[in-house]
Amino acid sequence: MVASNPRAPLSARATATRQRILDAALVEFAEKGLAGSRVDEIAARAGANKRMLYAHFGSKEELWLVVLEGAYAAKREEERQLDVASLPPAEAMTRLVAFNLRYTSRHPEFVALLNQENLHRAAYLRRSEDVPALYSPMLEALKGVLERGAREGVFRGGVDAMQLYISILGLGHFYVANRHTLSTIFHTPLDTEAAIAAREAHISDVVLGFLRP
Amino acid sequence: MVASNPRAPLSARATATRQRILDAALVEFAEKGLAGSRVDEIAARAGANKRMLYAHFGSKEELWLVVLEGAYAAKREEERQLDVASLPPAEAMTRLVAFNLRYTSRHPEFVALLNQENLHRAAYLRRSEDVPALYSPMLEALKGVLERGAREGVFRGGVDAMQLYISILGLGHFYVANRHTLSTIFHTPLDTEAAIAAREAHISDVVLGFLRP
DNA sequence: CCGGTAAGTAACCACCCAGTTACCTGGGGA
DNA sequence: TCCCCAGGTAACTGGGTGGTTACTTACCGG
Repeated sequence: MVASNPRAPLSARATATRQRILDAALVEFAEKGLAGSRVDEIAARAGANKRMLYAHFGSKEELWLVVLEGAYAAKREEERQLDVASLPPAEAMTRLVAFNLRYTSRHPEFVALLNQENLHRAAYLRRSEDVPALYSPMLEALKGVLERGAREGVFRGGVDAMQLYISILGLGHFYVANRHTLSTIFHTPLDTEAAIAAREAHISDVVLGFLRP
Repeated sequence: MVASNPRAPLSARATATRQRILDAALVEFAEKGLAGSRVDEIAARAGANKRMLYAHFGSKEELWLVVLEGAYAAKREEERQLDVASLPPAEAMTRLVAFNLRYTSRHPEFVALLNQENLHRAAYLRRSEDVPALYSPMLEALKGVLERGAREGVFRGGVDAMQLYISILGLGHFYVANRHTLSTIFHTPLDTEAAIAAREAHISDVVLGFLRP
């Protein structure tokens, strides 16, 4: 975590202005992407000014990286709350799947940020100093549930956890990321609660249906 | 289709320069997004010049829309080739699923374009005059296969075709769209042929496993 | 040979925008 | 009191950046 050590350079301190700039940048970046965002606009939204933005972050691109790392950290944090080890495997799996879709649809900014970063071929993320910290606790939880389910005979065995993890992410992420083009094509709103609940039910069906022994 | 009527305005004619500009724009837009792309760069890549670009397309944003429509059309065109009605349901389904992943991974520009357009909340697509043409023939094929499979007793019934269609798209699209961040996090290359084949096998497993009666 | 038109060249305009700088303010600690 | 420093204001710089225009070239059909 960022220390508030008064001897640390401003760029590493946790101050109110810094946080407001981060919040504003998250919104702006998610809406318009890195190239489409304007530094002046971010500063204005934050009720701050460019001078402080540059004092804290040094450049637009550094700010992007910090925002991106923060978005990952926020998701990891919520994932860590997910206590799934004590539930029966099928229920645990449903919870993992549902959590993922719900988090994703509650945080379309995260989706937008990820998409953008992939457009950049993860150039900024690769530069991050704590890439290992990006590794999700949810993948570990998933592995545990898969093993337990197979042992108890309620899931099929031999499932590749990483592939399934990517699938669970993708089933939710794609829906949220592409809701605008999809709903244009299908002439159906996709971000109502009813639509999201239907999607949740479907994704659960797919994953649990697949895992049947 | 675009006519080559010599009385039509330049902006609606199919000329060599126009096509080269479109090709160049596809590459540039996919690499850098709409805001990140430079009109001068597109013209240069096309071996053309800004003057002709503006004569044909009027603005950067109009060019974006034409490129996007073209990308959809190209995918629809290949989907139309997919003859799946004569195959047994399970095989037909495998083919639909595999086609989707393979097309997606052969055309990451399409993925990049879609992601960008969703960042813009489909603002350009909505303005398109032939949105209905975006509707995929693959969805119809999928419906047919689902019904046939259920009738023959090899698939479960009551499957929502649109949800499954979105899932099939998503299982491939997410993998391709996010391959850079995913491979950074997992320290594993994801765009080798072996990795793609593994993904294909997994997606097939998931979909067919889910569809078991 | 002539008129029409696709295509090219290069300069130009009016902003835009990341990043910098000089100077100011207000509060808290020694 | 005085210094330190987070934060603020506003102007400026320099390299873009979308879009336009005047002028030229080359080809093709009548």
